[in-house]
Amino acid sequence: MNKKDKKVSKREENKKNNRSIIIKAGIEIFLKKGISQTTVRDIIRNTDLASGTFYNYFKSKEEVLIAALDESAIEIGQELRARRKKAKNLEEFVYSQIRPFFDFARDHSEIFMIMSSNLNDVQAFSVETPMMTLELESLKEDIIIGIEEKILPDVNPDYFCSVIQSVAEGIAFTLVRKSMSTEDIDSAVKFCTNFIVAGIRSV
Amino acid sequence: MNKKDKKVSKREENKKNNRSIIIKAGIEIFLKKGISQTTVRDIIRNTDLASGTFYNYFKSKEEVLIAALDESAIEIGQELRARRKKAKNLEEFVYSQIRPFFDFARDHSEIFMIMSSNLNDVQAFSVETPMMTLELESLKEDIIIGIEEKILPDVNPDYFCSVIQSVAEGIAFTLVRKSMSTEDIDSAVKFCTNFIVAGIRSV
Amino acid sequence: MNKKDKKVSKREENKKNNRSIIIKAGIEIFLKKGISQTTVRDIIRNTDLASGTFYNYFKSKEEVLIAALDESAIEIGQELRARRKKAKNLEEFVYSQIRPFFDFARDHSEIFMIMSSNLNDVQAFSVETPMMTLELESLKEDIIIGIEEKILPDVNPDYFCSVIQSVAEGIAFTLVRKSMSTEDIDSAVKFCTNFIVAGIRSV
Amino acid sequence: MNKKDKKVSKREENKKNNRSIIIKAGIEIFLKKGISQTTVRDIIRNTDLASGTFYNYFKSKEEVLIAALDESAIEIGQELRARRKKAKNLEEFVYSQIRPFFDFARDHSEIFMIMSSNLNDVQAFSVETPMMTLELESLKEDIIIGIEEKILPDVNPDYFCSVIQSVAEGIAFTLVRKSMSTEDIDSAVKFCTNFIVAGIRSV
DNA sequence: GATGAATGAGCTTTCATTCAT
DNA sequence: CATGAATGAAAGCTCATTCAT
Repeated sequence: MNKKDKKVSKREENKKNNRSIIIKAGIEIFLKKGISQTTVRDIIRNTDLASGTFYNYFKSKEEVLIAALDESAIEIGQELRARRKKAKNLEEFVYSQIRPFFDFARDHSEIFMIMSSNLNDVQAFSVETPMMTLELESLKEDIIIGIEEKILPDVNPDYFCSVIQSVAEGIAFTLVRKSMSTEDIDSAVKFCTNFIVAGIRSV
Repeated sequence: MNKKDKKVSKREENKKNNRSIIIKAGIEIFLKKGISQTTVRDIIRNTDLASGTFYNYFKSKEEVLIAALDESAIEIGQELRARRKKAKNLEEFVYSQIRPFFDFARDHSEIFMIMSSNLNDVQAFSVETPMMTLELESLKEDIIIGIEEKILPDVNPDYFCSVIQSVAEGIAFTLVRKSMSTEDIDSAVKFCTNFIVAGIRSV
Repeated sequence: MNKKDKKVSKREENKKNNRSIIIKAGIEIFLKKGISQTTVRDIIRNTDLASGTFYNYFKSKEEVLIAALDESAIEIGQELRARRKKAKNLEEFVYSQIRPFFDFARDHSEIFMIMSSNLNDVQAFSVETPMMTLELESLKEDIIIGIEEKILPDVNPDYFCSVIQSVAEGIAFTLVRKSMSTEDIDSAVKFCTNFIVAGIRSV
Repeated sequence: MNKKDKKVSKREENKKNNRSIIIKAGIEIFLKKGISQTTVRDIIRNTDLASGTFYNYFKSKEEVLIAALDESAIEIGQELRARRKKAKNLEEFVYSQIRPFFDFARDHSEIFMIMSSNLNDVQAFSVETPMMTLELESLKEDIIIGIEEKILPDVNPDYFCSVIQSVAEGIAFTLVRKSMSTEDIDSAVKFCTNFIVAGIRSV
């Protein structure tokens, strides 16, 4: 490898790095201060870059957030939707949502915490952030269909939908905050599924 | 009564009310824009008062929010705590929390929506906002005691606590957003209590 | 006059002054740098005021310019229009335009220089800056009417209009740049009128 | 010729042309936005080139403008000067200026419009832009000489000079804006010459 | 206690320019 | 020579807060 190659790769590396550096710095600040109180300057201050450099990569902090989501969270919504279509009964339906959601929360805990703690802001600008928390309408539709097809019990769909979402979110949040182990996740999935299934059945 | 008298009395009235006027204006803006994106200017703009007047009553928008909470929500936390102490079994325990919480959400729907939609911000600055949503630790302690005293089933207290909080919050939010009637509230309390009790029992 | 009165008047005075101070500073910079290259910061730098103070009075540099015009130039367009309507022949028509235009250029030489040197920019934002230089269409219409009514000779109205405007502007500009005396103005008016009348007659 | 060759030759072509490409792009933007509001970025954005490339050819947008003028307008000033030296009387003197000036305006209408619409900016930086509009001093000197030599009537040279310049500029501007035909140009030259000659004679 | 003009810190964003490749 | 990412100065503007009245 000669000198020129070295330099080229160094430059290229930098370019790719800077984008990641900004995203990483953004995630840190979003977590610390919340989305709406984070400024572009906060992000670049958390970096060695010059202020102008930010705008070589992003137009706004929102783009940073979207990029952070895109890098990790784009599929979870699709997965949740796909899985619940295949459910044959209440247990499967609930499990199909809880399992991947908790896995996501474990694997992308920072993103999960940001979204979970800033639902308001995320909803405000994000048309296409495909997270369970934001897909209540889609979930509700599938619940209505499930009820019609006798796969799910006949429970008020608004409540049905709300409890799945809030219980999953609440337990996941508790888990992540305590940075629990994989075993904890497994037991939490079990707890959560049992809880919701039994609760729904009883009403 | 001549013109001048009229003005004077009006002004005096204002003097008494300016605090309330600011709080009211603040609540409106907090609801509309979210806490962290509300500025002091926003609040005074939503008022006939001069900007300086704001600082005769409050040091910051946060103080306005605290005042808004204090005016209506100070007792709910105490009530929740008091009631659950008296519970003799799981049903009573859950009901003791759900009933007043839903009543509060109905009677102070604006405050409830603000807090519910801005949990992050509220937590950030408020050491002393006595709402259910923020009293997980206290609730958890009582759950642990309840378990020890065999009043409550032996369920992981973190999960126990989390589901009460998240289910109540989620259903209440759904209710308020749809501005449902008193009857709806009653049925929601019933749904919620049954759901949680059955869920907890099953695990 | 007691202490309080003194203070009040001082405050009021300041308030009025600051507006004028900004306008004055703006005119200076507009003259020096041209409109489009003047920044709001240039204007406040040319002042003892804080940057925020600017925005208590104006939204942009354009508003400063409009204010500068409004203070002195708002009537000149109307006057020119009114006077030419009364003209009974070519001499009167030309004189009716040249005389007030030159008076204006003398009495408001700074404004005149700014407008004259920044026609492009002025036209860009100003719907209602009623100066001769910007009222070609209105002037042309009156010329056409004048020709129809046999008051004016039958000359291409575009050219007719253009020569009045450009000769007046050119000579006025020359005058102002050399800051000539009142006598000079009188002789310039005479020169200008004779020149245009004779020129028009000959074609 | 394979793909690579093609690219190479294209690139070489570009190398030769990049200067012209930038100038052309600059003229477009100067026309559209005015000189002072044009940025280097605007110019390179109007190009396929990289921003750094700009600085291989020019130090600033002003240099682009000068180059644009140099490419087309360098001779007009010299021509005007040369021609008026040969004039034997007033008619010839005026005609010697009007004719080439109008031809120039027709043949280089973009340059003419830029200069005509941005006189202020052009004057600001350009010591050596050889256009009639900017050569008043030289013209005035020749007028003074002409008067001394009894070739021209004894009229105030400032006014003499000003009317030639402003009338020519005004009529040419009108012409170009309406993109008139060659015949129009001829008749405009005649109008202009007659007008000035008669006007001057009368005073 | 009410007023609102003044303040200057601090934000977003664009820009001219450099320089490693 | 061409490239375009990096830079930091500087623009427009808003804000919380003060303070003379």
